[in-house]
Amino acid sequence: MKIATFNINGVKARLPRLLEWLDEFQPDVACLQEIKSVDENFPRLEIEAAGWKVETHGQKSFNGVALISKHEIADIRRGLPALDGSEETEDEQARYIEATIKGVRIASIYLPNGNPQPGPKFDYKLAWMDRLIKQAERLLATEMPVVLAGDYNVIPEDVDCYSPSAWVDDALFQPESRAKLRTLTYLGYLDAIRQIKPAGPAFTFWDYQAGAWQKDNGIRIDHLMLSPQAADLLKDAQVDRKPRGKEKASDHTPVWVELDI
DNA sequence: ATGGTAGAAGGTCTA
Repeated sequence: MKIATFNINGVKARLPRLLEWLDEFQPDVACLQEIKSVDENFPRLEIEAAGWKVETHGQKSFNGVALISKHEIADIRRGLPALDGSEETEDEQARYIEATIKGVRIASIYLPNGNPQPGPKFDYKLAWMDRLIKQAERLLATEMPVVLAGDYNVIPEDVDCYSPSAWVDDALFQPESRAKLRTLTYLGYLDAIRQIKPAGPAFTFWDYQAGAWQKDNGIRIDHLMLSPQAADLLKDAQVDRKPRGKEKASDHTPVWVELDI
């Protein structure tokens, strides 16, 4: 079973690239971020016509996540619960969708960027991470295989960016952001790419500006975090750099895991 | 230090 995460940076602008990648890679599940579309305007019919099932959680202009699968998508949650597990503080920003596909609980996550920091956007990022951590704990208690996939907007280690000194003031690189990501690890979640490739760069994002792709000035911010039950099934995990090199590419490229299911 | 690019909009905002 192949599960991929792909920040597509606008589903309408990226539709030809998305359909092409789905057809070539044939994921069992694709977790999309930054669809930048309300649900009604998502190109659902075009994707369904290619044989896929689609579930979206969108908003106008910004953010937005989706799940695409060849299999049934069941028990869908849209949005993270509040810290206490209640639905009281429903997020006005569409950044989380979670569902069960072939017995695996899978979330597509678009974690807040948090820039500029310090400031209210950074505070929102950290508070959002606290809510994600609580939900990750709840999911562990189900003892299902869980895959938390998405654009975390966190650079885990210095090796995960081309130039640490260029990122020291950025929200993606702050010790607080990194510490909260490590909390998922302490809970028992496994960073799939680092399990398969313990050392060296594995960039997933290259800015459109300043020839970042051509110079390989990338960062690793798209992650698949596996619960112990999912980690036990891990066969492979890779960054697929090919889509980033195409015309009209997203600034992110897909990352995937293969589970023995 | 600044500005460089892209997407959704059809304003700027976000990244």
